[in-house]
Parts: sequence; structure tokens; C-alpha cells
Amino acid sequence: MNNDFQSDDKESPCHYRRALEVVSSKWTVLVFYELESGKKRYSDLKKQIEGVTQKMLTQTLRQLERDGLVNRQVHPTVPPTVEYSLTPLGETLIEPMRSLHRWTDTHYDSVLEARKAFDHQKL
Amino acid sequence: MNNDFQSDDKESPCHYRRALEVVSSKWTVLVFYELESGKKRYSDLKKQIEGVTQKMLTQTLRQLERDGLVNRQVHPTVPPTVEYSLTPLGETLIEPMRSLHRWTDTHYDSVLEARKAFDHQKL
DNA sequence: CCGCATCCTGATCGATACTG
DNA sequence: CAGTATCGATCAGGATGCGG
Repeated sequence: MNNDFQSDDKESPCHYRRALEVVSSKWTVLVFYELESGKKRYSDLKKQIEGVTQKMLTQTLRQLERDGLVNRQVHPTVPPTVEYSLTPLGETLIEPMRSLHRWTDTHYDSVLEARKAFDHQKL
Repeated sequence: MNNDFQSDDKESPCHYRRALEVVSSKWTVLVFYELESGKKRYSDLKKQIEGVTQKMLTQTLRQLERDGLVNRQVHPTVPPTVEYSLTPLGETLIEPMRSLHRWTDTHYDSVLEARKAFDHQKL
């Protein structure tokens, strides 16, 4: 496991950017989106997030757990059951995420059009 | 590219992730942050965004321009002057970005603490 | 001053195999 | 079921040098 996020300097000018690192990895948003609706099992997350590999799902969940945004709950059953849910801290992120989500719904078409125009003009 | 299927469903998680792709590259947020306060020259951006290389700054600006979020204005002087500013579309992103920014200011300390606790517990 | 082209390293991710 | 371990391939990104 390669957890080298050591340079967590709060005073750094990259403070703003580091904030986004909390949520900007490829699968983080999707995991977060699934957990918004409540506690979910590992296998359910795997099933519902299309295209995610075991490795990436685990890695993403570990990172969210490490950041205190997600809670991991292991039930000592056979076979094992693991449930994930948002922590109170994680829930404070829901609103900002929704804000971005709303922006997408409203403006993503414009972005696609802009790209099309840009690419066309470049030819 | 397996997960790159297109869905017209505005509520689809796939759509949700795409939102972040617009803003989640390493330097995008910092560039955006600088341009919030108005039109800036390339060299000023380079100076104010600590640690960014020419390559990455140019690359980031091109991407933002392609997405229709940033306007590029070339003045035919010698030597050349290039100014960047937010487009109207780009300005619509300011509020969502501020929302994330506020979250950072309020909760980033908690994230750092959570990381510390998590890492400590792992030893 | 602004930016493109090239080379190169090392982080990231998928695929695969294995465990409690 | 819910992971861990390992190995390549791919890719982002830094360094450098050139060009309008």
C-alpha cells in the first residue's frame, strides 16, 4: 500500500488545491454518490459502480476512510460482511458536491458545444 | 474506455463524475482561482501560481479554453501579450467552486486530523 | 513574452492470482 | 465476501531546448 500523502501543510499556498484532492480522484465521486443514499456493502458498491475494479474500489474507500469521510464497519460473520457509510464529516461534503452536480446539469451541454467548436476551428 | 458509455440521463452517476473532470486536473483550480479576480496575463499567472511549469500552465489554459470556460486574448504587440479571463460560462462555475472552497476552510483541519489518527492507528 | 516539441521518469491503473 | 500482492502497460508531468 502506497500512502504517501505526507506533505499536508495547512499553510501551503496549495491549500486550495489540496482540498480538491480529497474528492477528485477518478472513483471518489461515484463512491460518494452511492453512499449519499445510505449504508452500502462492498459488493453492492462494486455492483453499482460500473467499471470499477476491486483494487480501485478498495483503494478509494481506504482513502475516504483515511480522510474521515467514510466509516467502515466490519461484521464478524462468515463470510465477512463490510458496510460503508458517510461519517458526519462526510455528510458536510454533500452540499458542495451537489452544487457541482447542479452546475453539470445546467451547463455541461455548453461545455460539450464549446469543445466541439474549439476542435472544429482547429482543423 | 469501457465506462465511457454515453447516457442522456441527467441523474446518472456517470454524468456526475464528468462534472469533476472539467475542473479536477492538477492546476485547473488554481488557475480558476486567479482568474476569478479578473483578466490576467500569462506571465502573471505563471508568477502567482507557485510551482507550475510552463507546460502545465499552457496545457491547463488550453483545456479551460477548449471547455469554453476561459477566454484567450492575444494582442499583436512585440513582444506578444496574451491575456486570459473567464467567459460568462466560466463565471457560472465560480459559485460551485466557492462552495467547495468554503468547505475546505471549514473542514480541512478535520480531514488532516482524521488522516493523522488513521495513520497513527495503523502503526 | 509566449508556447510548442521532445525526452524521460515515476505514479497510476488494469489484470491476474491468491488468502482469511 | 472482502480483501491483499504483484506485474506490466499506460500516462501525467518535469526538464530542456527551440521558435515566432
